[in-house]
Amino acid sequence: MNLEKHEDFFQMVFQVVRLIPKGRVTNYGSIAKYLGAARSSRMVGWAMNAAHSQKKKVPAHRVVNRNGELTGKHHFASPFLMQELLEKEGVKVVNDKIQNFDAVFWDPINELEM
DNA sequence: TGGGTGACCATAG
DNA sequence: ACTATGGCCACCC
Repeated sequence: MNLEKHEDFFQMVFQVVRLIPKGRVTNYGSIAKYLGAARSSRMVGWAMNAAHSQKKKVPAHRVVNRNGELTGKHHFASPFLMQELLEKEGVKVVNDKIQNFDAVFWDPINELEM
């Protein structure tokens, strides 16, 4: 079968992101690791770049980097949209960084059955 | 074939 | 807090 590998990967990433509870966040590396780490966390970010064009909405604002920084904010319709969406869910963001990151962090490896 | 880039990560200093 | 380095892997010249 000549399946488009990256499209499968995209869908897997999107599915995990959709499972992130409201008010919680995760990071790129954890998603990559949960999916088997065959592809690095860079590929997760690459997948997120295509998230906006999905028919089913993907809460991309709930995915940040390992430091809880909103490194992807410039890829949203507005650079402030990511922070606004997070704060609307009760996540505090100061200077592009999530506050109390440990408390809101959601790791698919721990929260989902494997 | 090879270099540059990227919504990343880990380690070192 | 910062930079530098190596790994990662797909994409685009």
